[in-house]
Formats: sequence, C-alpha cells, structure tokens
Amino acid sequence: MAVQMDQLVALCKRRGFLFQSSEIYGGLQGFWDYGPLGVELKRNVREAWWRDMVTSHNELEIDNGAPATYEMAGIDCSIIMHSQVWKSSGHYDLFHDYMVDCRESKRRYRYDQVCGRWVTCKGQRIFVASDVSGDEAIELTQHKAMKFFNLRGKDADQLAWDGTLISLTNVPNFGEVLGPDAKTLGTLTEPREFNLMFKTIAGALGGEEDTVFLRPETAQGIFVNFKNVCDSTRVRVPFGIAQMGKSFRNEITPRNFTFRSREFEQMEIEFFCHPASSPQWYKYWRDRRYQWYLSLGLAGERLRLRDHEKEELSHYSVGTADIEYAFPFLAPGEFGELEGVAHRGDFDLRSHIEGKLVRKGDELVVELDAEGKPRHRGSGKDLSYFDELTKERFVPHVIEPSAGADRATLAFLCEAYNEDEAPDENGKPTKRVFLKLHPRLAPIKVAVFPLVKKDGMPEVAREIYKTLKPHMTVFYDEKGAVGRRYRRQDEVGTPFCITVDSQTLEDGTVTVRDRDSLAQWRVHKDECLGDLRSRLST
RNA sequence: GCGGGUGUAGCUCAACGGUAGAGCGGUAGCCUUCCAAGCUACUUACGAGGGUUCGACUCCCUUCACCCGCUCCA
Repeated sequence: MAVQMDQLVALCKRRGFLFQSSEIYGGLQGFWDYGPLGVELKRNVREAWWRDMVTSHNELEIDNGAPATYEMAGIDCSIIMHSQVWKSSGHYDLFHDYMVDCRESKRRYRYDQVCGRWVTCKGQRIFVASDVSGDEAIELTQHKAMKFFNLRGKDADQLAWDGTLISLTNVPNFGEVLGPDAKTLGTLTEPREFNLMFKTIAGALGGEEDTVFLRPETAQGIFVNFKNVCDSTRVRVPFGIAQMGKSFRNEITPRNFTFRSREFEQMEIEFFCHPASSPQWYKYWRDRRYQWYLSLGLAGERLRLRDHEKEELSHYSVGTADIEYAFPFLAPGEFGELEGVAHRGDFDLRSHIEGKLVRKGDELVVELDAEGKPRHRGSGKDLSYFDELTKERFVPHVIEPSAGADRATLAFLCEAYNEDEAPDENGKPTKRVFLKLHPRLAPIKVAVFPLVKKDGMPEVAREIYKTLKPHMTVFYDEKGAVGRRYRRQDEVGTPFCITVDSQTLEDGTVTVRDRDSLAQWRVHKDECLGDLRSRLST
C-alpha cells in the first residue's frame, strides 16, 4: 500500500520523530530536527550500519561474494578541513562558480571556461562552443560545425567563421549556442552561481585567507587520512575505512521532507584495493549494500539497484550504481537515491598527491592555470601503497559506497507505514496505523503494561520493566484501556508489548503481543528477557 | 529559480471587519480484566512583520514555511 506522504509527515510530527528546524521562528528551509523517537530510530540506522560494516566484520574469513578477505577500520574526521582539501578534490571549483548546464548531455561547465566561435553557414549564424582552448578548440569547433551543418570535408569552405575564439560570457543569447557536447542548439542553461559549500571563518580576524568550508561530503576526510590509518593500524590492502557524520550542501531547492536537506548525515566507506581486482570489489560492494537495505526490511519491489549509463558517469568514475527507493513523494515509477556505489579509480588519492585533476582524453591530468602551473596543487605527500608481499608499489583504487543516513531513515519510515483494521472491544473493525519497522530499527523494543491499574498488577509490571530496562529501550504505561495503549505503541513501531494480567498473579506468566500479527502468547515473566532478545535479534 | 495553492489548538476541520468553536488527542481523577469504551475536570491556536480601520484571524503589502507542477539535483 502506498503511503500518503502528508500522513507520514503528520505522524512524524505528532509522535516526535521529526520536526522542522527552528519551528517556533517559522522554520528554516532544508533543515530538520529529530525528536525523541526519531533520534532513536536514526541512531539505530547508524548503529546497524556501523555494526554490520565495521565492528562485526570478520577479516579472517572471506565474506560471501567477496574476492578475498579484507579489513575494516573506522574514523571520525572534523567537519571543517583545510581549504586546500576542497580545492584539490575539485569541490571548490565545482561548487563556487557560475556554471552552465547542458540539458542534452547533462554535463556542467564553468561559465568562464567555455569558449567558442561564431560561424555562418546556409544562412544560419551559430556559436560553436568548446570546453577546451587554443588550437584544440579551433579544431574541435571546426569539426562540430561541419557535423552540425551536415557538411563533407570538401565543403569546409562553406563555413564562414566570424572572428576567433571568444568566451561564452560574451554571448547574450544561448538559443544560438551549440553546447560543447551537444548536437542541437540552445541546450545550455543560463549561467547560475553555485555556492553549494557553506562558508565560514576560522580565526577571529576573519580575512579572506581565513575562509573555510563545512564539508560537502565526509569522503575527503578519509582520503586525507589514508596514510595515517595505514601507518597506525597495520592494515593491508585491501581494506576499507568507514565514517559517519554530518555534511552540508547549500542545495538550491531542498524538497520532499528530509530527502534533500542542506545539513545531512552520511555513512561512507572508502574501500582501497589493487587496481587489478577493483572491478570485482566494485561488484561485491554494490551487491552487498543492496542486500543490506533488503535485510532491514525495504521491499524488493520498491528498492532497486541501478547501474549508471556510461554517459552518466562522473569524469573520474569507472562504474557507478545507485541504490534507489520508490519514495511515496515521487511520481509512480520514479526512484530516489539512497546510496551511490562508485568505482572511483585512483582519482581521489592522486588528487591529494598531485593536485586537482581533469580528464584529458582517456587520462586524468593535473589541471593547469594560465601560467602552466597546477590550478590547485596537491599535498605533495606520497599516498601510494607498498605491498610487502609482492614488493609492488601502487596507488590503490577506491570503491565508494556512500549512503545517506537521513534518506535511509526516511525510506524505512515510508516502508514501515501501514494501515489495517483491528477489532475494537465490540469486535467491530476499526482503522489501525502501525509502523512495521524492523526490530533492529524500532525506537522502542518493548512496552510493559499492567492490564488494569489494581490488584498488584502495576507492581509486577514495574518489576519486569526494571529487569528489561538495562538491556533495551522499554516503555511503561498503565494509563487507560489496554487497547489504547497497544494502538499507541503500534503507531511508533514497537514490535512487542508485555501485559501483566490476573493469570500472572497465579502462575507468573505474562502475555506477549506481536505488533504485526496481533498474535498473543504467554511467557513466564522470568523468561521475558531471553525470549525478547532472541526475537529482536532476527 | 519560475508558476499555482495553503498557513486557525498536538492532529483534522469550522466561523466572523466587533468575545475564535467542534471532533480527535493530551493531562488528572473515577471506572475498566486484552485491542482507540464511558463519565468528570483541565489543557492548547489565528506562521511572522507592517499597513488600512474606532476595531483585522478576516482587507492590502512584505516576508517565512509547506504542498503541487516546471527547473535543478557533487
């Protein structure tokens, strides 16, 4: 059943999962607060990820589907890092300029770096654009113009070039522009300023040189600590470094509840391996991460693994797959990204060694400025890896499974939202709302009730509560009718309720009630803990 | 970023240029022996700022937020 998004949003607010940030001042677009139950849910998502990916990983055995054994290590880096990190990584240029997008090729160009030439042919005057410069651009624009006007080599003189290369910034009407990778006219969008990184000041004086940025991704903290982790832990390639933490992007249009937020939490792994085995590792991580969401309850028909088309790949990527979920706020048939698994080659480590890289043909080379020096220099540190066994030195290739904790949490909430009918006290079916959360994710694992507030039942129930409390999140409630208390727990996804009744006073057994099936069974009160633990661990 | 719509109690919804009301919920008490029962009492709101007016939740302007469509989405 498809959840209505507004119902889920209302429930999240009503029961304390999610609130708008700064709500009493009217809210702030793109920022959200997790309430008392939401924080438990998100913590459970993060803990499941950390436990499954890092702490419970067995490096002595080959995991199902993996090409070999491997190690995992965790890290927690600062949010504000050296500005040079973002310059070398390419984020600074990408996030800090006037950019134009091509609607046809889906590529994005820096407005001031696109140049081109005016040409007239067959009575039509167009601007042929190029994202390279110099002789290369002359050649490329010539070639593109020939193709556009459908000319053969011998007809080259039909092209009337008007002046030499000029910047795209001199062209007023983009309707006459043939984009660098486009086949039709007018595919470039108007130039737009991109300040996608949040800027702040480190240092009390706050000059321009003190400008720093809140990280737009956690990944770079891992790359710049690659050598530190190698040197301090005795890990050997292949191994992965995991990190969870907040990232910040000044999104232009935050939309769809928490799906696209300006402050969000990532769960990222950078997995370092030998270039030769990297395709197998890529496949392993892609499949493993997909299975992870399935194992926590996302339904197969709403979750998909989508390999990117070749044209869709980033300039550095050898292969990328998205794990996507059919969120209820999307049109039918559309999916939203939960996680991207990317084969990034040696792009990241090389960037931090040599400086910002750009693609030239099939190769990645250091981008140069007008004087022929690196546009953004790297650290100059040797981040290559020496394999003691094979005596081989190489820059490891990287597989990056990068997940959004808030997006995963939202997907689990959407998936969990259910309505059915349960009989009321007269046996008449009434509507019931319940969150069918996986027990690992449920904010409250069990609720304990006395059936009625007398005859010594509250005392027994409180005893059970006290016994369970050190081991799991437990909720105690003795107010009102028991049916109402069940419904309240259903609405926040509590998998089990324990009820102390008159029979408890006779033989010590209590009723355990299941959220999804409404089934009830009896367990001795002293065995509650063990019984619940085995049920919750599945 | 553009266009359209919506903002009243925790939620769902009324009303009116002149004292803002209901249902559900919540709290407390009574009562209740397994799926939102009943009774009593209490609780809480006009998104924000400005203007018009004797008086604005209502009319006007600005702004903020949310929803829908387009655009965009490392």
